[in-house]
Formats: sequence, structure tokens, C-alpha cells
Amino acid sequence: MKAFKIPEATVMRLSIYSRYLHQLMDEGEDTVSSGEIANGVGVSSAQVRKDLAYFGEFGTRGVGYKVSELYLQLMKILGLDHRWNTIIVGAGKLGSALALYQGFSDRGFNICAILDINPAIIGNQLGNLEVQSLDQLSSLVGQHQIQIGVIAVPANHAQDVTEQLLQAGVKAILNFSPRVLKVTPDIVLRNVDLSVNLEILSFNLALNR
Amino acid sequence: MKAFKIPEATVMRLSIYSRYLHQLMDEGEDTVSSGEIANGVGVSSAQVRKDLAYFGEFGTRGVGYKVSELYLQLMKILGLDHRWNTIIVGAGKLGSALALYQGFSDRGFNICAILDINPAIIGNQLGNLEVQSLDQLSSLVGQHQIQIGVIAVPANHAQDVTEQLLQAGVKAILNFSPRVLKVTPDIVLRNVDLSVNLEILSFNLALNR
DNA sequence: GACTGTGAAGCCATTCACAGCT
DNA sequence: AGCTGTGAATGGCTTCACAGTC
Repeated sequence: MKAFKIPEATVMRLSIYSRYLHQLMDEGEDTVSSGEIANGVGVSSAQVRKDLAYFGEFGTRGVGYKVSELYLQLMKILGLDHRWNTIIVGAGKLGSALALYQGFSDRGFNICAILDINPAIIGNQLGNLEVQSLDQLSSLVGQHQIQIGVIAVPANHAQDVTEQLLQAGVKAILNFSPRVLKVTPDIVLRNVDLSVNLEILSFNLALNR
Repeated sequence: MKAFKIPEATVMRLSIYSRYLHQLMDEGEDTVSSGEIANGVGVSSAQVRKDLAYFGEFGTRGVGYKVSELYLQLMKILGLDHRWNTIIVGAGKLGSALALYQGFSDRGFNICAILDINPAIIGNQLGNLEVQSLDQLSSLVGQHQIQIGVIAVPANHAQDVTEQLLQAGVKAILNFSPRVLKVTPDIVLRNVDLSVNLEILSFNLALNR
């Protein structure tokens, strides 16, 4: 357990830095400065250094950072030095897209199962996963030692599904439904609201009209 | 053009308040207090009042807010008192899911077209849209007076597609690709990075191990 | 000379607390 | 009495600026 609280904005940027470093590795770069990282991802160089300073000293003064070394450090900090088992609940358009999204697996998230309540959908093949019944939730979570649940069901079922996931032992929830979920403080919860993002665009467009 | 800068966090919450108010309307509620809204969406009541105060005085002291009235005001503030024409570029898993997502249309975003570069996908039917060729981008944007572009292509094509959209006259971009896009300051840009969200969960899970 | 690591300053958002209405 | 609207206080993140190191 960390002694100091890390700003969420910092964690988000670390994730972005790590991807940029991966790109640099592919391009064969050996070292990189905070200024170059800053430039590559669109923040200030002081910001990059401050973010890294929360976790230690990774660079060499006068030189910069060793790309591959910093990359591995960041992956470790982000908890991506091992894989997480994940379950998706809801196999509609969004759930299916998430199940098929290569990016998750690339970054260490195993999609172990995808569930739905609709009999017409159960049994459908999505890549190498078959949509299973919601009834299987508890036993699948236990069987695969699943730590992360992804909620892609309609708003009115979101809280119910959340409780089933927590009951089964899931410790973190990524919620794609447009509903505020109530969970105990020990559960890690994040919301991704697709409409909200479009509405922020709309607000800014409306400002300049 | 507004004189004061509004925090993005405030805009995000206004969007959430507006959905909660819609829910209250469905339930037949007539008035609501800042405390009730706060409770419903998981923020403090002072926060709700501060957010609203950026835009005017909408309530009655001692009473609260009239639900339907506040709802309409928020929709107007968010620029959702009319519809926005939108184009999606990239008809892979994610792009297709977005095209079929009912939530966008519900909140005033017309998906006018979806494009891809892959001939094997062009012509596919998605709901009542047919996937069209990327070549059509410029003419479709002009023809439908499209203001918003949604990017759902692989990272290595994201910047190129962005430039085509801006060239064609699009004023706002919602970017789902994991790549930092360079645009001029007059363009409204938002990034939705699905992996980053999972990685923030991962970070928090790793903390408590 | 170049670049990191960091205390201090500055800035922005949230919370507090209360005056003002109904 | 109840609830809004808001100036003041607080807290937290970002930027500045420079000492320290290679």
C-alpha cells in the first residue's frame, strides 16, 4: 500500500507515457528526455518529471531516461507486469466490440468470458469466446480468478449486475453504462460515459456559435 | 462566446445532472433540491450549486429547482437543444458499435455516415447505414453539413484521418484511437482511451496487493 | 551544456459557511 | 425552517525556476 496519494491525472498520463515509450522502442530509440516525451504526448516537460518523481528517480541528469528501462518501470507501476483476468457483462453492440477489441489483450487484460441475459444472444461466437448465460457469472468468476468486471448492460440493470459481480469476488469495475453505481469504498470503480464525451464536444461547439 | 472559462469537470457533471433530471421527470417529480441531485449522482450539494452558478440562477430559495425547467436549461447550455451531424471514420469493431449505439441518437447526435478504407467492409449494412468508402469523406461532410468527426481507426492512421476531416470542415473531433492528435487550437478535441481506463483500474488494484 | 529532480509559487477546483429569500 | 447563491477558505495539481549531476 502506497503512503502518498497519487493524482488520477498522473496515473492516466503514466499510461500514455508508457505507450509512447513503446513506440520509441519500436523506432529503435535508446534514450529520451522529459522534453521529448512531453512533446510526443502533449504535456509540459515539468509535468513529465513531476509525474515520474512520485515513484522514484528513473533518469540521469544531463542525459535523460533509458527508454526500455523507463518503459518497464512504468509497466510495473501500472500493474501491467502481469495479466489481469476480466469478464464482460452484456454482449450487445458495445460489449461485443469490447470483447473483440485487441487493445485490451495487448496491454495485459485477458477477456475470460462474456455474458448476457438474452437467450437469443447466448451461444453466439465472438472471436474465440462464446457468449454465456448470466447465470454462469458466479462460477466463472471463481473458476477463472477474475479480478475485473466490465459492465456493458443497459442502465436499469447496471446496479444489479454490479452487485452480482462484487458478490462473486470481483475487486474492480469498469462501468460503461450511463448510471451512477453504488459500491463500497474498497472497490475500484471507473466510469466511461460515451455520451458525456460527445456532449462536452457539443458544449464547446455551442460556445463558439 | 462565454466570458468566463468553465471547468471541463463542470461540463461533464452538467451532462450527468441532465440525465438524472430526465430520470426524475420520468418518475413524475416536480421539484428537486441540490442535495437530492447531489445524492443521485454522487457529488456534494455545494458542487451542484456551484456548477449551476456558472450559468445563472435557476432555483428558488427555500424550495429548490423545477425539474423540467432545469432540465431544459441544462440541455440548452450543453448545446443539445438542437441536433448535431456526425460522421464516424473506421467501421471496425469499435466504429460499428458506435454507429449502432442508440445513446448517441437519443441525445441529439445524428450519425450521418460511417466510412472505412477496407473494400471488404465497404457496403456492409449497419442498422440503416451502409459503410461507405473513405474517398467519400469530403463530399459527405459538405453534403450533410457535418460538424463532428468520430475517429475509430488504428493509431497509425488517426492523424491522417484527422487532417482529412478538418480539411473538409469538421469543427470537433472525438478520438477513440490511442494516439495523441495534433490540431489547431480552434478545433474542439476529446480523447476517449479505452485501455487507459482499464490501466487506471490495474494501477489501483496493484496498489492494494 | 544538457537535462533531471524538487521546493516554492501560482493557479484552479472544491468545500465551507452563511447571508438572503420564500 | 428550508434551500439557494456566493464570498472566503481550503486543498490539490501544475508551472516555475534553479540547484544538482553528468
